[in-house]
Amino acid sequence: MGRATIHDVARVAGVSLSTVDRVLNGRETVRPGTRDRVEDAMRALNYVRNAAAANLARKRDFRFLFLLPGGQNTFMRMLEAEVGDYGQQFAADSVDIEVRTLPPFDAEALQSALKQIDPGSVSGVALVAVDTPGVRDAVRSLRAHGVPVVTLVSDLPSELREHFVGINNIWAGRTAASLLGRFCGRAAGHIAVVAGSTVLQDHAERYLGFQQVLSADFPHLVALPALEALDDAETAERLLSETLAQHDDIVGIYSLGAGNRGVVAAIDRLERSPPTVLHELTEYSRGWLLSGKIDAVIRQDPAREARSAIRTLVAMSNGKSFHRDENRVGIEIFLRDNLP
Amino acid sequence: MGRATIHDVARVAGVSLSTVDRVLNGRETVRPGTRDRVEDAMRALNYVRNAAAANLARKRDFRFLFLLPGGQNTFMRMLEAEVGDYGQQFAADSVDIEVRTLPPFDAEALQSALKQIDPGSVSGVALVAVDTPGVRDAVRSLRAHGVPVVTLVSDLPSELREHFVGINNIWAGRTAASLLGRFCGRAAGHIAVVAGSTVLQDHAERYLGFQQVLSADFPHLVALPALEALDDAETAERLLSETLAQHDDIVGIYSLGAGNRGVVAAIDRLERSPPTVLHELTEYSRGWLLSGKIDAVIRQDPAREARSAIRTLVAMSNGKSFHRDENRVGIEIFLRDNLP
DNA sequence: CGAAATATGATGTACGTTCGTCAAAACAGC
DNA sequence: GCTGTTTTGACGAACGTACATCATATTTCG
Repeated sequence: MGRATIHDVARVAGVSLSTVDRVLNGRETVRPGTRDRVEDAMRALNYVRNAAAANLARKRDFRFLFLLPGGQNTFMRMLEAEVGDYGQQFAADSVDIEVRTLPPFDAEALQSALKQIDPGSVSGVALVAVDTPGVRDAVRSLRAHGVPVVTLVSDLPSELREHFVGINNIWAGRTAASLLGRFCGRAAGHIAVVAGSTVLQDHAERYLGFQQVLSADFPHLVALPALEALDDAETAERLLSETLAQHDDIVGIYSLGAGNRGVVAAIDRLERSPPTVLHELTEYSRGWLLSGKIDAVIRQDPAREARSAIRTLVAMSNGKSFHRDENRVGIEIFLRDNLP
Repeated sequence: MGRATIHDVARVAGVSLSTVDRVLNGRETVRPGTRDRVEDAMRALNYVRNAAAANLARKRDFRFLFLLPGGQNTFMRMLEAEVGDYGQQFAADSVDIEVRTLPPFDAEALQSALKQIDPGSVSGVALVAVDTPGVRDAVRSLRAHGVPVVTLVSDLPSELREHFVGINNIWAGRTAASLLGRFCGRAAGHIAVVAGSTVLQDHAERYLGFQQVLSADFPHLVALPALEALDDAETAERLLSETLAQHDDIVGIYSLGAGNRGVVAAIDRLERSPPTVLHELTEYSRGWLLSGKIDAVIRQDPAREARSAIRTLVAMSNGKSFHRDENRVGIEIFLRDNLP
């Protein structure tokens, strides 16, 4: 009582194996009448192609290249680890994944890495995009050579890439504001915002979403201009400390980038720390949640993103559709009590 | 440049294909020296067994049985749908899933359904457990016959089942309290709690966790005794309305069970509605979040639970290890802004 | 009607693994 | 060194699909 095979389909449709194969893979012209008979048989038998056998016979070999920012950014390191991990698992499906790390925030490096890619030897590329004309151009050229490109975490204009794997950062910013706004209560004042760099689309979008909600729903709270800490802890600490010193009415802190060790260091020097929301769940932020130094963490799950990116690339290389829902990455909220 | 195959391993190890096979599948006795040579070769070549080919050759056919409570419970219906959905996807891997719904909370029905299972024709069972001696016994007997058993949503003592797929409800309750406590601000008063039935283990646990956090971190907030609404909307509306009329200092509402349409109906009649937290994301709760009638939803993702249960069963049937992390189900928090 | 064009069938090999059978080799004990 | 046991090798058939080649059947059109 196993599943139906193409043999069964052929038998039921009253045609040969070859014809079923032709219909199934759109190989040569098949007369409409014959095609219908085959398709009817497939429906009647509830035929599903055995993907395992198909890939085995195809002897497909995929090589995907992941371009990730290097440096200390914990999230990116987790993402790198997850991609490697998942690569192992997908190895069974003859998928080979190479991860290359590049200097962070370095558009030139990204651009030249993209240009060095030989379109013939790579079946797909995933990158954390830095949106500059040079990078756009390199991506365009890759795609022109038939290499699918997926953006990870930080996006490019949608016409440039096949797919984006990551969260909607405007909504992430909105979520942060909804949380922080409620956590702050009725007290009026300023919110200090620490960002990485405005060159990154995702950081700009988070700030935008944050302000949207703040001005609409919590007009007594005003976000200060984002501090550009370049994902560096020391810079973040310095800038935030300065700001905290300058303003005596800061009632909340939102850090939308990395370098959070600096943010917490600055908070630690305060007598009473205001409600604080950060991004990304690391061993540090987990500890800060548990110790009550911060109140909430917003994250995108690196494991999901890795999986989603690889699956998307595989699906695209197979010319198949893929479940959007399953591959969607959500905006997760963590408090002390729902840590994974 | 493809991946190494058993042929490569055999060549490098200087043994025959058969011997590699014997080592790989622990078939017959292989002398330790030979086994080592083979294992060294596998390591050297970074050999990974082609699971697709293996399953193809094995002609494995898995049949998993899911026993879920029937009835109106939206969450269970979503879970049922997801299991079916995922079953389709796994069909490619020759996994066949049958879902059987039983009268909800009916230990007798569950027990007899379990006893009717023919261990020979089923490779694994997942069930939403009702913990009674009869059910325990039926589960024990199934496992004794070599059928892996996974509990779903509601657990059994851990020595009885192979694995539990679901959330920790104490922590779910704690999460609710952490959110609601912060949302309520400094105002002192009571929190109204609506439950399904205190006889249900998971509801009791949520209430427990809720109170833990409330008394520890928000002592100015006091949870009223849980209203037993029996997951019925009308009952919930009546009980909650009564309570709201009796107490003029209710500053927050926590509904930890089903029947939330009634809860919201009661809130709707108030002039100013207090912060409200519910469980499970449905089309309704989603609407209430967007319209601002409620403030947060806590959920366990039915899609993840379905996937996780199936994956766990597949992995166990293959005698393979599985990624605990990947299969873990988290306690998710949704606000208006991070809805999926 | 017959030739050319088109559609279909028949057949075989391959993918990487499993599993069975049988023969050959290596080893043990005496 | 012979026998008996254990270990290994050689081979082949399957699993369900892909793909190529060649032969034959069917249609189309002048």
